[in-house]
Amino acid sequence: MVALDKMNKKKTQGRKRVEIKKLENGSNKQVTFSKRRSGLFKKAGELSILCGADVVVLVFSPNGKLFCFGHPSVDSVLLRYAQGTSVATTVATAAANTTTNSSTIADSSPSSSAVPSEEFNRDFVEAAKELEAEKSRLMEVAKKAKSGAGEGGEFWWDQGIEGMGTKELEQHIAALHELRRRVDARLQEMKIAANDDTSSLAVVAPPPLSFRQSIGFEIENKRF
Amino acid sequence: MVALDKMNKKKTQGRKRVEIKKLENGSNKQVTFSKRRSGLFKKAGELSILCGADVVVLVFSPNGKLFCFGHPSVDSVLLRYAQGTSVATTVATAAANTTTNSSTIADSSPSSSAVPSEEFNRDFVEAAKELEAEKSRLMEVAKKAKSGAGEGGEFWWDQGIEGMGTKELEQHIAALHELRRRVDARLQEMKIAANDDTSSLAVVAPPPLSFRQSIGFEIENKRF
DNA sequence: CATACTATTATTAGCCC
DNA sequence: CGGGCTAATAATAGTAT
Repeated sequence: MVALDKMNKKKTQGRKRVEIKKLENGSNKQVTFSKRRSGLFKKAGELSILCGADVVVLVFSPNGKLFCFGHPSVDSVLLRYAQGTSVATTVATAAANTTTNSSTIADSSPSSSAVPSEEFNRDFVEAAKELEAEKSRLMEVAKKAKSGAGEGGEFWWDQGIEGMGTKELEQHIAALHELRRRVDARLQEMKIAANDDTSSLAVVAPPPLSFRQSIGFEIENKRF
Repeated sequence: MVALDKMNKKKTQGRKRVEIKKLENGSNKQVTFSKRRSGLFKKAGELSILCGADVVVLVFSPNGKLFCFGHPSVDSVLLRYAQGTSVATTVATAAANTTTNSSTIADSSPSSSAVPSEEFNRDFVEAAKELEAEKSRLMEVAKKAKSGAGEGGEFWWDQGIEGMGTKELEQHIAALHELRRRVDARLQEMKIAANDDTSSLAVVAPPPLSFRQSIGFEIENKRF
């Protein structure tokens, strides 16, 4: 007991309970973000491996830096989400300064889709046909631009990959991803505007999508 | 010590260490999935609240059911991702039966975009204009279908929300999301086909996007 | 598929490199 | 930022409802 009495101080106080509320201290916040983000990714990876689940986690740091995790890959899961392959969906959104809550907003019947009326179906078919037509149009435009060859006249993404080194390949792939992302954004803008101006009233009144914000991006200092 | 001796059995053995490898047992896998998924969502929520980070987590259960978490919302973060608002990106993908690994694939220069050549810019402008035109076309189609009013003649999503109850509102919102998701899928198909048929060679040869797969979806037993 | 109950293991807050 | 360290808190495997 003597030795203990003399050297009674622990090296550290150890972990302390922390309330789940916005951290103000910049330094501490950064450290916490780093540790918890890596913890979150680890958990996501374990879940995907243990249960064979497809998982994607996207995190934007307070500084705007993006961190991604995906199994089998970020894009594949995002695509699956976009396709609405789900049987039913459960959504949870964190309420700031509040304990995380979850709420189920869909039923559980197989291939259920919360489509209210039948007429939606017919209308959608029309829209689909129009889009089909536009597909051809797009192809033509692309072909024309390609053949026209005004000055350089070839799409960079059409170039072969034979001569590329590993590093170049990586950049090429990254570029393809970037392109896809931007085209997606553009298409999304189209869709929003169309879906929007068509209906003169507030379809998205309650807490719908926060999609009203202007969508745009820039390439080489030019804005779209 | 007597009482303890007689009733020496603990209620449960408590937690046991578990290897991170694919679970085979269906029943146990299901329970583990449920518990860990909720744990993952809780962690995600804590991270977003503590650090003010934007987070989205999408999980497809082995049975194909989708679970989502998002702060401030799933769509807003996904949109931010689509816009490529990031300054730099870190990606991690889980390798089955392996410890989670992370690898950085992008540089750190602000607003960096791996766009290889200049010509891309001009070509993209053309495409953008065409898409702009299609936007108007879409609006017309929608308007025509709406005014035609063949039988019911109004888009369900145009209906007011005044008379709706809470539950109806929820379904309405879910339906809007569903619609958006399907239109997105359709637009994506357009984009892929165009980007695809234009180039006769394997642009996406190495490990590009797993986007080649046929994209389609069904509504009320009809396939698109 | 979600919860309740414990004995254990895993994560991590606070500090220092 | 990312890595240790340590003590204390949080998550969860196994089981049952």
